[in-house]
Amino acid sequence: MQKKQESVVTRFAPSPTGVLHVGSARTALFNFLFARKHGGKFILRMEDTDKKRSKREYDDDILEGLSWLGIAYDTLYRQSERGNIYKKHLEKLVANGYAYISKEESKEEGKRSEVVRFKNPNRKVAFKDIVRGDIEFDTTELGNFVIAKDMETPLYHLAVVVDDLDMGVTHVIRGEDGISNTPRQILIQEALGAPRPLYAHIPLILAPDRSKLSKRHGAVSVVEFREKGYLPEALVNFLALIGWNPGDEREIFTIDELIKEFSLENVQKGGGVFNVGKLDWVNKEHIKKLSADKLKKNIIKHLPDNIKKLDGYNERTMEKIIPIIVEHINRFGEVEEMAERGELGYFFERPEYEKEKIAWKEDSLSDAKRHINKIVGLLQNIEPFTIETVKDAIWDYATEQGRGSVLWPMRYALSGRSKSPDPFTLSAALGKKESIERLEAASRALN
RNA sequence: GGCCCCAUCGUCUAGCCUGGUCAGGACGUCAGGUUUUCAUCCUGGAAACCCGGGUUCAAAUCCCGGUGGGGUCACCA
Repeated sequence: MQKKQESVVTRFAPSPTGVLHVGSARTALFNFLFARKHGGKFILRMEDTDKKRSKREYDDDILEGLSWLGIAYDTLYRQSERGNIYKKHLEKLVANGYAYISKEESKEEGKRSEVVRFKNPNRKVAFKDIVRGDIEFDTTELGNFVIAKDMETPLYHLAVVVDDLDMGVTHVIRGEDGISNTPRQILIQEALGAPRPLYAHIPLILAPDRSKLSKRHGAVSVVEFREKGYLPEALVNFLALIGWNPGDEREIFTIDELIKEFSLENVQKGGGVFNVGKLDWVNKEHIKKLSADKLKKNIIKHLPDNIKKLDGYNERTMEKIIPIIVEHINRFGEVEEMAERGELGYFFERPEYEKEKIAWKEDSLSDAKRHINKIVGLLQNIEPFTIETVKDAIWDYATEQGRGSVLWPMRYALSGRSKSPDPFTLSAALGKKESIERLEAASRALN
């Protein structure tokens, strides 16, 4: 057992000015994983000090996205509700000469004519980043930066430092884009006499062209991935693998396994491209682990209404075609696409035939009819009626007559499609009665 | 542009710290095989150390420079 350490406190601090982006979700995930791994606390802090841009709907979207992903926080704060504490610290900074009220023209329209600026000591600030090592900035170029619009209205840097201090945050794990904010925040910390948290700046998630991932590259919000039929555990798994690896060759993890394996030491420095193809694969691996019941629920959720309204639609057949569907999809949204391509409807309604297509290659229609009639006879007494028993009943005859000559007409008669699952799987899904009726119908069509 | 960060197959990455394994895995891709078709599955292949110096018997690994990419420069967060 490792020795007991100081309790860890991490936080995810999004501003509710947009929907939950996958990049932000990954930052949240790393904070969550690290806190859980060390038995610490994970805080969610809505940075909504910008009253104009913050929206309740985005606040909701973020909460919903995190919840769906299984990233649970211990405490939720909203900066908009913490005005007093910022004011207290602001007054202290001004009283101690670390900040001053500056009379100047407002950049906004309106009356206000003062702003609170931090008195920059103009020196070098160095800090050790857990993933990047030593980093040094000269703060001179920052000038006397603004930390509050007025004594009642704190700005980002002040609010962050005050909150991290007040909430006892020990590790600041954030995107690489936050790295240049660090020196300013360290300056404020020192003026406040606050302890410096440990920093870990994680690499950014990039679009395929290596630019910043944004809407124009397709889906970027967590909720969109839910709608496309990705599994939350798969998205989490995939996101964890961008910029982090377990140190060995495993790639598929549950969130609990990630908690067990996670380490900031195995975090990458370079940015990583969001590769949808790999996400699809990860998702499929997680689909394979699902129980029959969950598989069914997810498929039905994405099954178009026009399929559900078919006269022949029933749950029993639905359950039988689950393995067929699973074999063809990477995410559940593809169930809709399968239906659109006509790959599902024929399970629930009699297919239409193109007579000429019933016969295999050079075979004549009468050959096809003969085989179909023979198959009907072979199916009559099968009990139980499963993929294996149907195959056993047909296989010898098919081998003797030429598999294509027998199996193609059988499959086509059952599905009415030149591409479909094999005839044994089809028969078992359709059931004996329906299978025989379809074969007989095809036989009649050949008259 | 200033400052900061980064750099291994097309992509995600192992290896780098503690120089010396045909630079390993996965996704994708290509070729075979299984198969009546699609899908699945199996086997195999192609595919990378950004460039240039230096240190060293030996450099993907250490050092310097270059190039390239990214981030950041608000009374946004």
